[in-house]
Amino acid sequence: MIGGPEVAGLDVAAGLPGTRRLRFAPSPTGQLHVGNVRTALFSYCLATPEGRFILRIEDTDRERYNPESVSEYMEALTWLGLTWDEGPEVGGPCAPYVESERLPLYREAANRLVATGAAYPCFCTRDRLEELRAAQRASGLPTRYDRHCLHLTKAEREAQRAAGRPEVVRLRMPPGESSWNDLVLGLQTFDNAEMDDQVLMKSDGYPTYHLAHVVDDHLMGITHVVRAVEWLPSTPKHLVLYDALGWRPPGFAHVPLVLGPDRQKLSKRHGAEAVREYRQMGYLPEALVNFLAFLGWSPGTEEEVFDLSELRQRMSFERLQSSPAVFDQQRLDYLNGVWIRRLSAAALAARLAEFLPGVSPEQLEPIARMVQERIRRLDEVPQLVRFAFSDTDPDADRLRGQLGTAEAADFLSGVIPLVAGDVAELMPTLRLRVAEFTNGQPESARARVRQLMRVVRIALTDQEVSPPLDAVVDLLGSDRAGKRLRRALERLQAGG
RNA sequence: GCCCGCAUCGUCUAGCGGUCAGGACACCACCCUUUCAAGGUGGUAACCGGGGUUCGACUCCCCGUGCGGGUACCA
Repeated sequence: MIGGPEVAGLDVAAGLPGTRRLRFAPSPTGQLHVGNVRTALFSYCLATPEGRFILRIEDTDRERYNPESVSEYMEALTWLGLTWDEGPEVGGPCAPYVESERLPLYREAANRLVATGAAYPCFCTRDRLEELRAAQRASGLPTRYDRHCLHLTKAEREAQRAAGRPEVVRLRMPPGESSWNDLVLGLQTFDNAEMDDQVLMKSDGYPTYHLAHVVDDHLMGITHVVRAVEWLPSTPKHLVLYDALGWRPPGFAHVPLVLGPDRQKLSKRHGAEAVREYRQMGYLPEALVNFLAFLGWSPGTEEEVFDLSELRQRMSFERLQSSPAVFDQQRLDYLNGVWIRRLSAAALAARLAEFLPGVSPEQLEPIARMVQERIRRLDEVPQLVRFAFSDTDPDADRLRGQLGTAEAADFLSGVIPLVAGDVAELMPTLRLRVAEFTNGQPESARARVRQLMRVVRIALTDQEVSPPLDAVVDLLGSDRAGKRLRRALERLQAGG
């Protein structure tokens, strides 16, 4: 065990595996959002094949904590292929990887900070803080804590504690500037005077994000922090913490946000946002990964189809984009189609299983073959092959379409014997029959071919749109196909 | 209010002082075609505005504008 809390305490971080160590540290409050996934994906890829990708659960907000969401997150990440080298379930040298199980470490860090004067206890009530902010805002000042409790004497602190007043620990922002070279945005400089004295330990005994992630990133030997730009303004606080604790900060890469079509931060208002929903809509993890990777990254070449291992091979901080990206579902759809067509029929069949419950495995593969070229999402399939699993009985009007009833019946009667034969012969012979019915009408031949074929299609599937007819007959079997054609013929004859 | 970030076709992006500003999605047309797709060919479409710097700016600097983020005992 290296760096584990029981064994090592706060100052050991060396000797951990991996040339680079990056982490994804979600807060388990709901479902895994595609914006977060993009961040996780970048971290995973930027860890490179030689590095380590670590999953850490940031469950320090007990109000919003949702226990189910931890397994939800893990399931989603696994589905996407973003497997973690260290973290919950797999363990690792820095275990535990769940922050609520690491409380003594944060307490120790907080005590150390208070002891050196880098942080101080604060007993201000929420009401007082709110009034303070309202007043500051009213007079056009930045809203910051007024350090009311900074200079409390030891006796005054003890008096507050004796009175049972809730206590937090605040970081004392030192004067000066904080700057760092952001791996995405370049040189960043903030005036510390603009920063609030951030609460580090909450009155419920849990650390805030700020303390917990600095302590954990250090202890876990994180080399590069990849997070969304919304964290940019709090980076100076983190830098101050690293300095006060005598630790070397990691590199920071602030990645731009993922926006909805209206350029607002992507949310449920824009439709789906959870990975699970995309899965249910029939998106392949390969496509989602490929699509998300290009929201803020590009290889600099004209290649655009990448799998996860290629992305991990190719991604670099230098090529990360600094402007926000709009989530364009049409492009996702396109890429999903590309990935569907890249699958083998057997592989596609396996993916289809969850969309076609009750369909036997033997039937899945022919279905996969017939839909592969024509779908962009897996959830289109049930509709496309509905004809094979439910009875059809179109009436005469629907059957004949633009054709005369007698004509349609005549054509159909000649088709019936064809489906009893070899399916491979079906289309050539069908074309010959079509030719007999289009002689002498070269001008309208195209339209007539269309009409004639349509009669067969409707008879067989009762759908205007279906897979190719030979595939349809193949899936139906010649018995069922023949029955449907004969039934259709009866309808036409009765209707005429 | 205060602080900060960002800015190339509708969208994702290439570009890193001199390009006919390239590719992809979407869209349109045509071809292929039994429907729908897939595929092929072609087309429409962009450097937010104003100042500088420079022989020369999409590229560098400043201002404005727009969009976004932060401003919690949430992350």
